[in-house]
Amino acid sequence: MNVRKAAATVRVDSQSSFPNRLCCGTCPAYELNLCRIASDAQSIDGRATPLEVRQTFHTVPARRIICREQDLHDSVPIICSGWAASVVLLSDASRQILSFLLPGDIVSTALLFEPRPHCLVEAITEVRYCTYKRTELKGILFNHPDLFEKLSRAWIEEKSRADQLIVDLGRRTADERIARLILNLSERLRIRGLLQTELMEMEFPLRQHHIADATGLTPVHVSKVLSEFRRNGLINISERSLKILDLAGFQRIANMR
Amino acid sequence: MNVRKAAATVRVDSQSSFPNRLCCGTCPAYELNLCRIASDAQSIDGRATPLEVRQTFHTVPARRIICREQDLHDSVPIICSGWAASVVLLSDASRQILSFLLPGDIVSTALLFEPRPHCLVEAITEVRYCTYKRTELKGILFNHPDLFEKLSRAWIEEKSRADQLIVDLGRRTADERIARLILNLSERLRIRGLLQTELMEMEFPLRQHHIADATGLTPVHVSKVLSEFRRNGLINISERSLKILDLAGFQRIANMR
DNA sequence: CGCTTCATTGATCAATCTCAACTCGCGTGG
DNA sequence: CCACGCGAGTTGAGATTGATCAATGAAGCG
Repeated sequence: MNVRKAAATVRVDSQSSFPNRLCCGTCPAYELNLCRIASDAQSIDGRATPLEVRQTFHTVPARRIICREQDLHDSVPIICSGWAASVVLLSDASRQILSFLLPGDIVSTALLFEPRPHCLVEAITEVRYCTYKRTELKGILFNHPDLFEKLSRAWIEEKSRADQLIVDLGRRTADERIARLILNLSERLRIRGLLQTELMEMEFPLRQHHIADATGLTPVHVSKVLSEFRRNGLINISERSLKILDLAGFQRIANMR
Repeated sequence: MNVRKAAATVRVDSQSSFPNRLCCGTCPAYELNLCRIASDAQSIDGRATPLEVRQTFHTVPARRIICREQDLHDSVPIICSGWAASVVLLSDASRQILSFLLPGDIVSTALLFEPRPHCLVEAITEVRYCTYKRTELKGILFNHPDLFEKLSRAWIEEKSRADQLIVDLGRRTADERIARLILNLSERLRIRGLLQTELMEMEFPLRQHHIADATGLTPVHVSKVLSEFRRNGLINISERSLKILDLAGFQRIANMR
């Protein structure tokens, strides 16, 4: 694992590994990007001294595990670039993906309060991420209620995505689940500036088995549904890239019920 | 709706509507019961003046809605007695229950930060609950880091139950889902002192359609699975009461995989 | 070149749903 | 007191969705 340590004042934006496009929306990246934490903090207490926050940057190749469920972590990772997944393994080797992590996402807000992640986090593409010492990050959040407010929004979004997935898995068909997954991802990417909105086209590194693990289906069935979507001119996947050809039609499938 | 207002100092235990048995475990009731908040708070700052916290008590009959998803709420409800459910309605009138709420549960930790619940909360039995002004409750939590720590544990538990449900709905059979639901409920009741541990017997007000809505199945299929459980001598349900007859066997079904 | 991973497709199977009929207990109103 | 309707649960038959199994091909890679 490639690790660079940097005990940087968070003011130094050039040390931040977030691409600029991440600093422009309402995504968790923006909310908790430590560059922001520094400047916000200053606007609160009016002092000029920048906060010292240790950041550590990591790069892992695709398929590598970022954190294990049984390990203890004294740091909180935030994805800088690439895609990852939180996944639960069952004893018969079947898997359930709880969520996909995109650039800017906190791996899990729970890690701010508890050293043990309750699921595995695995890189899908090559992933760069940045970790902060839990104690330091917590300290900052605690001293700055409005930052804390932002964290709580990230928390609420995390929970509400989980609730949404419960509904999808409990009450929707394979077609609906897959269409909704794709639309949710495209929306999250759009907010991050990672969707070509005119073309409705995005980088799409997921394998069909990832989609299967996320939607509670088998890879075989995912293949059949995607073929059907393609045949009906709804989407097009090629070269690790996905384009939504008929947005209205696709939404109709996703929102059914 | 029956409403009693009480601007009480939280020291006055007799005004608390929590039955004593709730104040003895590791359940959220204990963690956030405002009697505890008062005494803990004092042990922190060493002052003798009790905190003023407004509590409002409510009683609603079975089937009544406690809060609607579209409404705004400036208060945070905690269940005092009875069972409730958070449920999501779909446009074809099918329903998904996200979680059952038992005595002592905060209806949703998200309500501490956001006035809009993102799901419906519905009483299953007659429910007594108690609401606190969000701003007051937040203020207290913020000034007392160790109380805040307790809240964060309630958060983490809420999220981890949601994640567990995702895995159940995504990767487990009807038998497993139902068995796990019952075992989870029995464990939560045990912690609250609401399970007769020798007999493995508990009050069980759920209708089969509640079980269906929580497990993503149809009431018809739930009936068949429960009949099968009964036929195999695993459990017994009668008179709104459930007894686990063969705990080991039942756990074997639930933990499969 | 040969291995592995990924995706596709068809045939068959199994879990669960849908529909329908029926029972039981309960409350209500005549 | 009885008839009635209603909600809850049971049971069976048949339909449907998605899983399983198996064969095949294409792409990537040492």
